Amino acid sequence: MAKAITNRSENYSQWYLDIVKRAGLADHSKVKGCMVIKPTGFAVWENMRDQLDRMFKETGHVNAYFPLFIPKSFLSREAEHVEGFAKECAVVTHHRLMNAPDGSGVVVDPEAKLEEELIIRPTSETIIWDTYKDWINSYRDLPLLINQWANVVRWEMRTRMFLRTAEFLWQEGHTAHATRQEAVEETLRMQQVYADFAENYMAMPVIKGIKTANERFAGADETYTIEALMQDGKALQAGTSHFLGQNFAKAFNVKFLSEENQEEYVWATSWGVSTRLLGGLIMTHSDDDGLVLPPKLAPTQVVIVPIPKPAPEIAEVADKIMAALKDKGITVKYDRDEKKRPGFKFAEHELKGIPVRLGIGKRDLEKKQVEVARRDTKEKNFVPIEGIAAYVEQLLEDIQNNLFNRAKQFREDHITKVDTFDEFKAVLKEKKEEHPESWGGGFISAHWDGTTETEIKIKELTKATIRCIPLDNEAEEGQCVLTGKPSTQRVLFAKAY
RNA sequence: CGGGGCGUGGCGCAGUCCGGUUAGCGCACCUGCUUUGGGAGCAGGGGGCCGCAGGUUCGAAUCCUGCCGCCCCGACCA
Repeated sequence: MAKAITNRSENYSQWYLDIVKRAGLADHSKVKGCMVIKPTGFAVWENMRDQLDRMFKETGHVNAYFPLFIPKSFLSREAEHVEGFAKECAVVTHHRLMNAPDGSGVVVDPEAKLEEELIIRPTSETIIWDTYKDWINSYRDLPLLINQWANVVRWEMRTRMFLRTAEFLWQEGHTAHATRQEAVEETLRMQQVYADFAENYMAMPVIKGIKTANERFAGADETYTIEALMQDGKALQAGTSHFLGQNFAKAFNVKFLSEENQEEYVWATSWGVSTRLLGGLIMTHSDDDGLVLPPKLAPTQVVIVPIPKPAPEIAEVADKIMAALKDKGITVKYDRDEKKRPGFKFAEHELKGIPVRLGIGKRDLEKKQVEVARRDTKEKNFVPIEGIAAYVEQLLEDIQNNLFNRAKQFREDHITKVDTFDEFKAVLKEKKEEHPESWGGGFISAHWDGTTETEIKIKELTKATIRCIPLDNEAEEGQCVLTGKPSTQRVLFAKAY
C-alpha cells in the first residue's frame, strides 16, 4: 500500500493535513471553514479538557454556562473590544424560515427580522460582565471564579484544521476580584496552569511571556501568553491569560462595596485555551509515519497485536496482560481484526499515534516474552511477560519524558540571539533540509525599542512578530535591531501561526 | 477580497485539449482459495443523475453560458 502521509520535507502543511485526516482526528465539513472533529480527535480533546477542568477546580474555579447569542449592543460597550472583534462576527438577523413562494425551498421570512440583532459569541466577556453586574454587590461576593466550556465563532478568512477554524471549542475563564493585585495574581496563576498543562501533559515546552500592546487581547490591560515552537520553526500561541483591569467593570458598571463601605469597580481577568492546542500537539511531536501522542493524553496507550492473527492461546495471554495493565490505570486495546495482517496493523497503529505496541506471536509464547515497540523512537525490544505491566508503565513515563525533552531540545536549538537587523533577516531566510520550503526560522531573541511603530515595521519587512517578552527575561542594555534606539531587554520574535 | 487548484462509485485519481459503443484505474468493500513476525497474492463480485442549472448537437463527463461548493497561497486573526 502507498505511503499514507506526505513527508514533512516535501510539504509541511500537507503533512499536517494528512495526519489530521489519516489519523482520523477530523474532517473538513461541508460548511466553509468548519471541521468535524471525529471520535479519535475528540477523545484526545476530552482527555485535555478533563485534565484542564481538574486543574481549574483545584485552583478554586467552578463551571457555568452563558448564552451563545450576544445582543449587538453589548459588544459595543467596550471600545477596544469591539475594535478587535467586529471584523469577524457572525450575526443573527432573523428568527424564522418560510417556504419560498416559487417552491424552490426555504427562504428567510422577511417578516421575522429581529429587533436587535444577535452576535454569535466570538468570546463571552460582554455577556458575562453584563451578568456579573447583577451577581456582584459586596466584597463578600468576590472573588468570583467562573469558567465555561463552550464553542465560539470567529469568521476567519483563512482557516486551518484545529489551528484556526470558524467555529472552535474552548474554555474561557472569567474572574472578578476586589483588588488589582488579586486579579494580576489570578492572571499569572492561570498562565502557570496552562504552562504546567502544556509541559506535563502535552509534553509541549512553552515560553511564558507578556504580549506587547500590539498583540494584546482587545480590551485587556495586559495579556500573558504561553508560546510554543512547532517543528517547522513557526511559533504557536498556545494559551492566553488576560488582566482586564477595570475596563469591563466600567463598561458594564460592575461595582462592589468594599469593607470600608466604599463603592469600587471590580478587577477582572479572562483566560482561555482551545482546540487549537490539538494542532500544537500534532505539530510538536508527530513524524513522517504519522501522529505521535504523549501517553498522558493518548486515548489508547497500548495496543496488543496478535501475530500473525488472533488465536485462542494468544488471546489468553493478552487477556492477562490487559488485566495487569488496566490495574495500573493504563488504557489498552487488543487488535482482534482477523482480516488485516500484522504489518498493516503496525503501520496503522503508528499512524494513529498509539504510544506502545505489544506484539505477541507463537515464538513469543514459547519464550514467555512479548515484543514491545515504542512509537516515539520506533525502538523494539523483547520483554518477559512476567512483570510486563510494570515495564510498560515505566516505558509510558519514559516516552512522555522523551517527547518533552526532545521538543525542548529542539526549541532551545532554535532560539537565535541577534544584534543586527541583517542577522535578523538572515535567520529568517535560513533554509533547512527538513523544511526546504517552509522553515520559519524559530525564535529570534533581539532588542526592541519598545514602540508599536517599530514592531509593525519589522512585521512588514520580515513577517515576524513579537511573540512575547519572556517573564524570566534578564535586564540587558542593548540597541533596537531596527532603529538602534536604546533597549533594556531582549524580546522573542518569530513567524507565527 | 486577490492569486492558484479541484469537483467523476466510500477515498484517491485518469478521461475533458480533439464530443461518438456499455465511463475507466488504484485503494477500500463482499465471496472463495492460498497466505500470515513490517502495509499479502490470485480469481470472482457489488457499487456512478461525471457539483448544479441552462444551452449547442443526431449524440455532452468532454464544447458554451451562468451558478454553487471546497482546498491551497496571500491580506486579517487565537
